[in-house]
Parts: sequence; C-alpha cells; structure tokens
Amino acid sequence: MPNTPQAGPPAPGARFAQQLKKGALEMLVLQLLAGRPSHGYELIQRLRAGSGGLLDLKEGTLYPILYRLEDDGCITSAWQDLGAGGARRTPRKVYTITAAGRAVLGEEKAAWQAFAACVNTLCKEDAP
Amino acid sequence: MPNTPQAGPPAPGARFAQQLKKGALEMLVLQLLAGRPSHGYELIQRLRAGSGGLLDLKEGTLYPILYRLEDDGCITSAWQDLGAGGARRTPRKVYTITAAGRAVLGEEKAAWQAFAACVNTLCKEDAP
DNA sequence: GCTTTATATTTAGTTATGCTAAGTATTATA
DNA sequence: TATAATACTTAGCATAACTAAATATAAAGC
Repeated sequence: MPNTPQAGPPAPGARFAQQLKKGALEMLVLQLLAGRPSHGYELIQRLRAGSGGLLDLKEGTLYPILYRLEDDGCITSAWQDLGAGGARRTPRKVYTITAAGRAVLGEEKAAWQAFAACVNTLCKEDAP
Repeated sequence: MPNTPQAGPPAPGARFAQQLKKGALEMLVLQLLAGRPSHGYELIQRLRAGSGGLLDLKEGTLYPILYRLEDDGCITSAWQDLGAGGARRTPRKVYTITAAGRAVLGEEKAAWQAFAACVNTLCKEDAP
C-alpha cells in the first residue's frame, strides 16, 4: 500500500470547525424533522444540501444523535411500510418529531441565538 | 453533610449551552488577547463581563486552553515583573498574542461566521 | 448468475474539550 | 494567626463527534 495518506492530526482550521458543531447538530436535526419526517440517510443529504456542504455528517455521527433524541422522547421512529406490490426499497426507519421535541427545539434555538449574539458581540468590540 | 445537592445529569438546556461553547472558547480567548495582553484570572473576568455572565469559565477550563494555545505558538507568556518597591501582588503570568495567533484568530473568526450563517439559514428556511 | 454500486442502518473504539474538584501559593485584612 | 481574595496548576470525568467497519437490500451492468 504505497503512499498511504498520512493520518496525523487534522489541520487547525478543520479541528476548529469540527468543534463548533458540538451541540448545534442536535438542534439542526430537530429543525429538519420539524419541517417533515425523514429517515437517517435522507437527513444526511438534507443537511449537506442545506448547508452548502459545510455539514457533511457520516452515518456514525448522525445515528447516535437520532438514538439520543429518541431516548429523550424528542422524536419517534417507525420502519417504513414497504407496501405489497409497490416499488420495493431497502428498509428505512422514518423519524418524526414529537411535541416534546418541538418544545426542546424552541429552547435550543433561543439558546443558540443568545450564544451567537454573545460571541458576535465579543468579536466586534475593542478590548473591554 | 445533610442535604448535599443532588449531582445528577445537567438539565437538557444546560447541556446544550455547554456543548455550544466547544471550539468557540479558544477563539474568544484569542480575541480578548488581541485587544490587550492579560493574565488568566483577568481573562475569566473579561469573558464573564463581556458576555453578560453567559460565559463564566472556571480556572480548570481556561488554563488548559491557554496551555494549548501556547503549545501551538498562538500566545506567549511571561511572569509579570512585580517591581522592587512597588505595590506587591500575587505573582501572575501575562499572556500575549503572537503574529501566528492573530492569523489563527482570523481563520477561526471566518469559520465561525460561515458556521453561524449556515445554522441561521437552516433554522429559518422551510424543510428543503 | 455474478459483481458492482447505491441505499440504509448499526455499532465498536478513539479523540477532543470542557467540566468538577481539589491542591498550591502569595498578599491583604481582621 | 486566621481568613479571604487573588492566581495558577493539575487529576480525572463526561459528552459528543469522529473513524471505520459490519450488515443488508435492491438495482444495474456484464
């Protein structure tokens, strides 16, 4: 296996962008599901498309978020009915936001806005 | 020791706000030091005041960030000269941002703005 | 029929980073 | 000489995103 791309630590910029996601991803998944129910794979595509490629989640990132949200009662899941004679597809689990999930989403959006406003303020003003 | 306040897991809202900080704190510390050099304890106060209390770091949170930034060459540190006959204080280490640190800060601010814009867009539009 | 590709879910193990909590040390004040 | 305020250090934990691989079905090409 010649020329294996050197693993090493990620570039500073990449590591920073990665850390920024923490916490916000959960809110964004809830936000997408508030629009309409989706299965996991579709959520990855919607997130990638809706963010201009900035949020390109791997399965190993998204599914644990979904399981956590389901454990917390924020979403429910159901295996999609594949129908009897219709066009068959690989089985997929469809996630739907609950009333509790919508409440949590509201809180998280408020917290996000407060946090973002705070960061933007600190980034603009001169050394207080 | 009666009535020890039950530790338990933090409230959902608290956990969310906590996670949001990840990654952004490093940028904010650099931003404060870009304004003027400070020692650790002062940075905690500046952050708390500048954020309206939202960012209330413990020493155990800030100092590891400073050590990391120094290891990366983004800041330098020097024990403050306490002077010979002046008003004596407890020894303090003053941190100063480097040219490399200013460059990193610029990248991180750009990454933050891109990320925040992306999140805000996703939070507004209807299910794409 | 067999292989490849795209779709789709699951899970094991690693890493990064903020947290709690405690310890060390100096100076000023009572 | 206690006590509090200041100031830095460090050990160990929790969370959450990451890498990477395993599993499985259906469609398309040969």
